[in-house]
Order: sequence, then C-alpha cells, then structure tokens
Amino acid sequence: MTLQTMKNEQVTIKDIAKLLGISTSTVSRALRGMPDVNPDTKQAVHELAEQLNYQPNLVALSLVKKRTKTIGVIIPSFTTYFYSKAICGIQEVALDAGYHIMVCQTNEDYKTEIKNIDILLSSRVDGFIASITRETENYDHYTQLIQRGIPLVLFNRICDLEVPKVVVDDYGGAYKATKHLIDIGCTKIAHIAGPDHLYLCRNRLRGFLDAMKDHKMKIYENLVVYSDFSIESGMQCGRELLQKSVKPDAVFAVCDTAAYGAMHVFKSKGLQIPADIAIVGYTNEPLSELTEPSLTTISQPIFKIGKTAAEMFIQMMNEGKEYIPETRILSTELIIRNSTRK
Amino acid sequence: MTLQTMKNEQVTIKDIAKLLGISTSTVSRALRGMPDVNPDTKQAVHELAEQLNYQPNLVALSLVKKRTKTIGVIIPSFTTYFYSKAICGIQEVALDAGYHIMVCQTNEDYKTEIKNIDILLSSRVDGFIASITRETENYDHYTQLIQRGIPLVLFNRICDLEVPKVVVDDYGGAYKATKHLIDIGCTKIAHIAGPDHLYLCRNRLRGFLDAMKDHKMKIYENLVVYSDFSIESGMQCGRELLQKSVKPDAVFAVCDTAAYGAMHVFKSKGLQIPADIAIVGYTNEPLSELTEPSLTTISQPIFKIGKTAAEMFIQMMNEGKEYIPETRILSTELIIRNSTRK
DNA sequence: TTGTAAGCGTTATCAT
DNA sequence: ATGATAACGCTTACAA
Repeated sequence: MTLQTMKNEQVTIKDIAKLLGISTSTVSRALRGMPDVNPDTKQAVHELAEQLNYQPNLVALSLVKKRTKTIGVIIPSFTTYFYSKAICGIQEVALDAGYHIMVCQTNEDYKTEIKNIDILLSSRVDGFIASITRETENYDHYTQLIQRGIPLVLFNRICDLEVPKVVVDDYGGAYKATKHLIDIGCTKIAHIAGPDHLYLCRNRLRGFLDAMKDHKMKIYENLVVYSDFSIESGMQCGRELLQKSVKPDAVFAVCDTAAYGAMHVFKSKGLQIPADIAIVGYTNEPLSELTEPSLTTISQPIFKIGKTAAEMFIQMMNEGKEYIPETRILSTELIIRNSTRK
Repeated sequence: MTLQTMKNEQVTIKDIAKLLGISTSTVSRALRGMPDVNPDTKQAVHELAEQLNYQPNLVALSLVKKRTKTIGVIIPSFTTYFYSKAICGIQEVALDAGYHIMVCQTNEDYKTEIKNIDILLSSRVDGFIASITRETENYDHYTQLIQRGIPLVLFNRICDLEVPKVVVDDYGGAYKATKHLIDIGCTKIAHIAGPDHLYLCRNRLRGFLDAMKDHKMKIYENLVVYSDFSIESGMQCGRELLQKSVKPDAVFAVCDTAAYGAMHVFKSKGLQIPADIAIVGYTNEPLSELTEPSLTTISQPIFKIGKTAAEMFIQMMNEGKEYIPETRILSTELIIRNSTRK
C-alpha cells in the first residue's frame, strides 16, 4: 500500500521531504528547477513527485505570492452566442499563460454586476475582463478597481475609463451594412438600435446615420427604433416599424438576434424578404446562415476579441504600472446573404 | 488619508486587530458571530471592518479549511445553448450556497477532458459537475476521482459510474416525439441519431425504436443515420437521407441543431415541410420557435438540470460518505409547432 | 471573554 | 548545496 492510496489527502512537499529525509526548501527548489541544487537530489525529488503524483497546491502558492493567477470575467449572459464564444478565446489564452478564469454573468443587472465584482474580489482574482451591462451608467465600481491598482480590461461593451479595451469597429461595420442597403437600391432604411447608453450601440447608430448622410439618403427619424438585443424585442421593433406612416424597405439591426425577431414578424405579416424589405444584422451568429432567407450580416472576430482581451490582460499583469492602456479595434466584414439579394 | 487609501493591499484581520488593540482571534470570532465574545468588542470589530471595507481572504480560508468552496464544471462546449444554460442553473445554486464555479470546456476532446480535470484539481476544486465528451469511452479519470473521495455529479452526458446523475427522460422524450410523428400519419420515419456511445443517444434511439414497434410501424434500418449534434452534420445526415431508396416522410432528430441542418437541406432540395417531410427536434432551443417552419421539439428543463446537479453536489458535500448516489430523471415536454402541423 | 500558538502548503531570506 | 525560519491570512484548540 503506497502513501497515496493510504490517505485521501493530496501529496505535499512535506511528504516528499520526509520520505527523502531532506528539507522542504530543498524539495521546493528542486521542483522549481532552481540552480544550486544537487543533480542527484533534484532527480530523486522529481522521481518521487512523479511517483506520488504530486500536484502543487495552488491555494498555498496564491497565499504566499499574493496573486491567484485567476482572471475574473464578467459578462452579461452565458447564453448569448457572442459572450460564450468570447469566453472560449479568453480561456484559451489564459490557460496557455497559466491563468484560470472565473466567469460571472450579470443578467444585464447593475446590482448583480457590483455583486459579481465583490464575489470575485473575495476570491482574490488578479483582475478583471469585463463587458458592462446595458443598464450600467455609473462606473464607480470599476473606477475603484483602477484606483486600487487592480487590472481591468473591457471588451465589446466598454465605457469611458482609462483602461485597455477591445472592440470591433462598430461604426465602420454599421457604415458598411448601411451602404450595402443603399447600394442595392433601398431608400427608406430603418434601424433597430440597441440600448442608447452603450457606446457600441451609439457607434452603430452613428455609422448608420453617417452612411445615410454621405449618400444623400433621406433619414426618417422615426424609423430608428430601440431594442434590447433580444429576439423578443426584435419582434416588437418589427411590429413597431410596420405601423409607421413611412413603410421601410430595409432594416439594419444592431445584432442578429434582433434581426431574427424582426424578420419573423415581417414574414408572418406576409412581407417578402428581401423583395419587400431587406435586412442586415450584426455579429454573424452560426444560425444566420440557416435562417429563411439567410441573413446578411456584419461578422465580428469574436474568438479573437476574447483572445485579444486576455492577451492585453496578461501583458498588463506583466508590465504592471508601466503598461499604457491601449484600445484595440478589430475589423469586421460584410457577409452578403439572401436577406439582401434582390 | 485612511488606511485603505494608503496601501493598495486588502485589509486583513490583522489590521483590524492592531487598530483595535486586540488579538486576531478575537477579531476572527467577532466577525464570524461566534458566541462568547463581548458585545462591545463585536460591535467595534464589525464597525471597523465595515469602515475599512474588509473582505475575508478566501484563499487563506481555503488553505486552512482544506476546501475552496469551488466547483469544477466540465462541459463539452461553452457555445452550445444547452450547456451555457445549464451553467446558469449551476451557478445560481452554487452562489447561493457560497460556492464558486470554475468552468472548462473539453471541445469534445478526450485528452482535453483529462487535462481539464488536472487543471481544476491543482486549483483544488472541491469536486466536479461534468458532462463527458462524445469521445470518452474510458472513465479512469473519473474513477480516480471517486476513489480519492472527490465529489462528482454527472449531468446530461453520463456514464456508468456510481455517482449522482441528472438526466432528462431521454427515452420517454424520444418515444413521445416518435409517437407524435406516427399520430400525424407519417409512415417512413427516419432518425438522425447522435454519437452511439453516449447513453443519451442510445436512449433516444431506443425510445424511437420502441415507439415504432409498439405502434406496429415498419422500421427502415437504413433510415437511422448518425450525426455529431452539429448543424453541419445535420446537413450531412439530411443529404444522406435523401439518397436512400426509401424516401422518409418524417425525421426525428436527436437535437434541434441537427434538425436545423437537415431542415435546411430539405428546403433547399425543394421539399415542403411538413407536407413532404415532417421534422421533430430535441431540446427546444430559443430559435426553434423562429425557424421556417417553426420546429416541433422536445423541451428539456435545462436550467433545472443545472440547478439540480448543483443541488446534488452540495448535498453530497454536506453529507459526505453518508450520501447515497441517486439518479434524478427530469421529464420532458412535446412542443408541437409547424414542422409537424400538416 | 480574550489571548497565544500552532497549523494549512508554499516560498523566500538567511544562515550554515 | 542545504536547512531553519518566518511569512502569507486565517481558524482553532488550549490557556489564561
């Protein structure tokens, strides 16, 4: 019966030391491959560690090093494709760099956002990668992090703070989408916007408006309606638009899900897409290829957004105070599908 | 300038003790609301703690208590609706019980599954809630956990181990789905199955076959084709089915995503759904309501699955060796939509 | 009611 | 090249 089968407990550096009749410091040094340790000792330690299936106790390490190598990630929702995909990117980079992630969702609730930060803080995460809720208008909880010198990277849903950020070119994407609708001959173009105090939404709205202006299109102010990104609110917006005095012949939606909702309403009212009304979304979710008709959209490099955010986080950790916040803007691509192929 | 603004470091029990001129043990006791501590002292401690914004250091607590109050969660993929929703349920219960979760995805890769367990183990998670990959055929890594007395709860994708499990009534759901197709008059019913060594898939297949037998339907063996759950493989299966000598007039798919793929292929080949071919899926993803036609499906209480798994985990943690593994089978519901409304 | 001291698993600073 | 020892922040006997 070996040591490990005898007791349930994980093997520690002490066990190895005792078994080898040496001190824990020597074992520690050997394990970490430090110089100034006898090759024979080193080998013996490694062999025994292997044999006993020794796993360093990260909890103890965290306590002494005063850092947990854990990144707190705050997102609005797990079930939104964008965020689940972004997490993939974050985790890939994090694990490669020896970091773990701990993810909390806010459910778009400001209070929950604050609570999540607190929860993660008491777990002593080394810092945060976050996307703010659509409700958040007060950034004190984030400002406090900055003041306390706790690394913070914002992605996608950012706000006006002196921290590294990763976003896509929301303005440019929206501009491209709108121009595309103009190019195919639409004249009464509507926009299903998102929550107004998110930069992301304002930028997409600006891109829409500027594209319209630049191409001398008449802007119908009441053809801009507001959604909360969800399918349901997309449906609501679709219904709203159909009741306007000016009937739109195209819609640019702030995201694919809102577009799905609107599209569904249009079809159920007997409208032909794109003949009667063309639609463009934003994000390029996997299903956008399969909707009927398939959805023209702006694709975002979501995985890369996550990766970039994590890379910036780790750089920030490594460089400490020297690190100068930078905003990385990734580019988007117009994917033309049947919802705009007249 | 107060203590906390002076130094970046988090306030500790020592700081409070020093400031109050008492010992750390008293502070600790006061903070935890233990009896036998002078009400005045207790109040002073609480007030100062509040004022200094003291947050207990969970890392230190974990070290002394030899448990981290963290659950390792292993899922095939973040971006699959089912798992992201299940995580919501898990996290809700976990947070309420003072637990944190640390989620890793396997990407359906067996080696990654093993690696994830290792990673989480070195973080000293208290146990695991897991769904195995579709590749996993060897369960040694899980058996080792059990032997070491580390709590494990399996959900959805389970295997034959003596641990608590949460599943839906896969057999019954499949039976209901198939019977529905029979009821509406289909006679050549195909099944898009999933990876054969997942119980979940075998049970759905059995449910399908039994429903057919019980209703004296002719079973066309080569109308059972295998997918890997993805949209793409659903498309592949759809194409396959159309090439069979016997043309199916209905399909029961192992999951909604595979159904989406098949549906897309059928439509692109000019088939009318459900007139030419009816379709039923499994899971009831949010989008299944919006597909064209909307998808009849078996809805699963995903959030509840997650919650139940977490509840069982916590019960297991609390009861320790006394806990007797139990398998909770949640029921499903047939949601009839247009893909089967002839 | 409160304080002292040991311990959780590790690293780091001195000695030796 | 190696060993003691203190420290990380907290809990917990045991003393007082």
